[in-house]
Amino acid sequence: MYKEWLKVILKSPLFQGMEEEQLNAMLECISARIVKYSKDEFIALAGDDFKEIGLILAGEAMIVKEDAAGNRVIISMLKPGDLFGEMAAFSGKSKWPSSVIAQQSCTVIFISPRAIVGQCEKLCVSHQLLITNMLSIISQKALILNRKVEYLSIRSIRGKIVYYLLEQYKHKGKKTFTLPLNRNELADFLNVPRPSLSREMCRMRDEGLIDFHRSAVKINNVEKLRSLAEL
Amino acid sequence: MYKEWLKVILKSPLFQGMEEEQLNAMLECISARIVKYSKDEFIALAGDDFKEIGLILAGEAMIVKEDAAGNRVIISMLKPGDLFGEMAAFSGKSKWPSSVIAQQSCTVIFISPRAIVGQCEKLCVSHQLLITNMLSIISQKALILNRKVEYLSIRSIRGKIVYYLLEQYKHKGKKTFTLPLNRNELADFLNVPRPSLSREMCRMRDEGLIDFHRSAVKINNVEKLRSLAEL
DNA sequence: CTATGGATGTAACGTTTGTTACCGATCTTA
DNA sequence: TAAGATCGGTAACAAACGTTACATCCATAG
Repeated sequence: MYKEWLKVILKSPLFQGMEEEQLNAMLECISARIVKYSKDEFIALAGDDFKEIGLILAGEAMIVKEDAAGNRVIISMLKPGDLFGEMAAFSGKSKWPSSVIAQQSCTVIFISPRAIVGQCEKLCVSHQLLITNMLSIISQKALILNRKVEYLSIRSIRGKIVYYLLEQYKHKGKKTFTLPLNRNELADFLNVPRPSLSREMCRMRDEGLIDFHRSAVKINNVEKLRSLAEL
Repeated sequence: MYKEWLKVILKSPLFQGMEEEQLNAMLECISARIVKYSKDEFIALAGDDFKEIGLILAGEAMIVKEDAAGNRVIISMLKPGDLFGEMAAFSGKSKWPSSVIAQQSCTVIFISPRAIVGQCEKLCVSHQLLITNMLSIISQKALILNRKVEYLSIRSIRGKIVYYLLEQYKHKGKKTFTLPLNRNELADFLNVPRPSLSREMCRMRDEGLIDFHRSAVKINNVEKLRSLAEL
């Protein structure tokens, strides 16, 4: 039953590093459910009882949130190997916080959180791996969110740009470097309109703080930039 | 060595639910380090090698980040029972992402991440508890950050207010309720200046969307509010 | 009851930002 | 190389916002 999916499952971040045979044994041991969904079907419905973590085996799905205002907002897209529900699983939530909807016909395997933290005499090594993987996945999500919060908390556009450029400078170690994002992506990341971003960057260029051409940037005065970031 | 601290440790979210004796055995087994610091001493220095998770036993400390701009920003305060370094521990970071500084003389116990995920034949039950606690702590942090990102991503003040009020409405189930935050706190939470928040709330009152007096709020028209949140 | 201090509302002003529309530069593909 | 697509810069205007300073409300102690 699980055989045909083992390869996909092993590529997912949660099961990465496991032996094929152990995985198979484990799935049988916890009798993981494999379910097929057709396009537009609800894989999980926000508010329903939460029981198992899901892993996409085939097809595409999207995590959709009904926000406080009643709008349907796409949180993210899921591809084969992607997990969903892992945060709800361990934070003590008993209901799905968001809905998951199949975009195409979709195959999903459901795994009980207890299968990850639970006891299973024969599989101690695998368990340890699973637990480490799970902790790593959630920690990384938290760190990404943390970085996002840092950027979103800066109120001025200039402040965001300065912060971003200094981060890049710190990372690359040179005053001249290439931005990994184009203007549109950078504007999205900083959560500002692209023309406003362009305008502010040009002002900074006019003031002699930086030079740039497209994605190539040069910081003229690191100290001055730093003093701006204090605002 | 650990005896005098067991009570404190057991109250921390990580060790909550453990038996005193098991905890003691475990601490001895992993030979957890207890270290004392005097005021203003660095407990951890950003950039240094990361090895162990810390838990404050006595005193107060602060997590401080040297941001990209070189400023020292207080991320949060730590009291007895509080953990630090738990996100770095499992996300694969090998360096401290922030510094931790003692605010008063401080006692700290350091615990290796391997003590939590690692094997220890005699302590399987405790391990399972520790792991569940750890997953729960990190998941909850991630969820809190997630909520923060949702709010920070809303660009207009009105949008934030609407979102917040609808969330409260959904939570309380009544159109009339009391806000759990005062204006200052709400303004901080929404990351806007307090007068701007007040102004916008008053405009909404003038437009008949809501009524309020201090922390007592009444939503006059849920549908209209929802339609505003779509912007 | 009245004085005090903290919390909240209000007003005015200048600045920053969002919006839209358009232009030119650069890249891509036939 | 020409056509079209994509990307980035620019401008002008209105709207939203930050800032400051002050008035008003309310709780509480004296």
